[in-house]
Amino acid sequence: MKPPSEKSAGRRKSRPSYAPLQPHELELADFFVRMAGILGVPRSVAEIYALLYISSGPVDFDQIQGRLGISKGSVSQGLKFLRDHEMILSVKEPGSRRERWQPTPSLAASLVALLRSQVLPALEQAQPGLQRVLADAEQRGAQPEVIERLSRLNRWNSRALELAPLLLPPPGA
Amino acid sequence: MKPPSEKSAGRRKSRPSYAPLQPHELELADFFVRMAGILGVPRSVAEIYALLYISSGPVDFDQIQGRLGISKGSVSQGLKFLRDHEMILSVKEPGSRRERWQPTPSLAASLVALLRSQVLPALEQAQPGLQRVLADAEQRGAQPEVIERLSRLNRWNSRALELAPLLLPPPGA
DNA sequence: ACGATGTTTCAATAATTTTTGAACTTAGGC
DNA sequence: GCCTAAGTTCAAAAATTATTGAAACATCGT
Repeated sequence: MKPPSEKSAGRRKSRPSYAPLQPHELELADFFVRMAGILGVPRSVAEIYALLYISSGPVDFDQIQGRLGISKGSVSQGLKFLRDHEMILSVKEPGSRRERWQPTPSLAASLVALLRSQVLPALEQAQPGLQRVLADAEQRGAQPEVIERLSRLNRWNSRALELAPLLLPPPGA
Repeated sequence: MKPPSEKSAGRRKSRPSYAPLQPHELELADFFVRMAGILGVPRSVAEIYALLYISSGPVDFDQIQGRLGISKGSVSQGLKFLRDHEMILSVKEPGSRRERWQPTPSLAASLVALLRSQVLPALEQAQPGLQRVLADAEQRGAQPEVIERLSRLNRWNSRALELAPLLLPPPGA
């Protein structure tokens, strides 16, 4: 069941032709693709994650490209995204320049981090604007109902900003 | 500051030319557009919601189209989306066929409903597949680490499905 | 039943996002 | 210090998603 000649240590000349995803792997990939879609994460990124997730050991660049049948560029960008969001870790073997990847231990933590990275910047940059909008409305004597809505929005925004650092400490903490 | 002739009851012949969004309204719209973007909700939908949110009273179709400067089609589809997700309510005046819209009282509830509608179907339809993937992995004697990951995923999925109806009762309950 | 108003539908177009691939950079081994 | 393997970058192509607008539909007042 193994591809011929797997034992030859380290050396690999003509590329080994990788098997496409098997049905059970596809099923998992579909799930991740779907979920990722909700947050606007591209298909290829979700697929890469799924492959690492269902693989027994760390997976290298060429394996990812080969098994998923996507371009180098996509693999590189996908890994960058996952790295940036701390969703994967690299394991470097001593005698090789090649990096091998595996998912970080906690998918939950990864998801929270991902959400954070999308929502937080929006909240932060909105803060002053929202306050201005509220002040504006008060000044011009808007309907109490509108004032109330805008106040609530401001309160939420503030609370969310206070809560955020607790939900998961920022990368350098 | 009002457009000429506003008092003539009900009748409206030549369309009244609506003012584009004012700076403070734009600021709020930007905020909603940003947040909506995270969930993949189109700009026009977020803008419509923002307009209703910052307006003192219910707003009608033509006002939305006029003030946002978008097409009838977009207004119709946007309102449909917001209606479907129970984010807005219509107020019908007795003597008019025209519908006028306002946001539902709780933005929080609206957001939860929106999330639900995106996440739940994915979880539901994934359920059997995930179980199959796990069974598959066990049967073929996959690494314990992989089995562990897949089990956790299954547990999550189940728990999420159990929790979902509590988070907000489905539309007809 | 008719005409006019208000809204929806949907195929075509426009805008945006994702993927590709070839050229470029970087890091080791020798 | 070169040479090659490993990975990155980015402009162009492909794929996807949102918007438009004209035609169809529905409903109300008469």
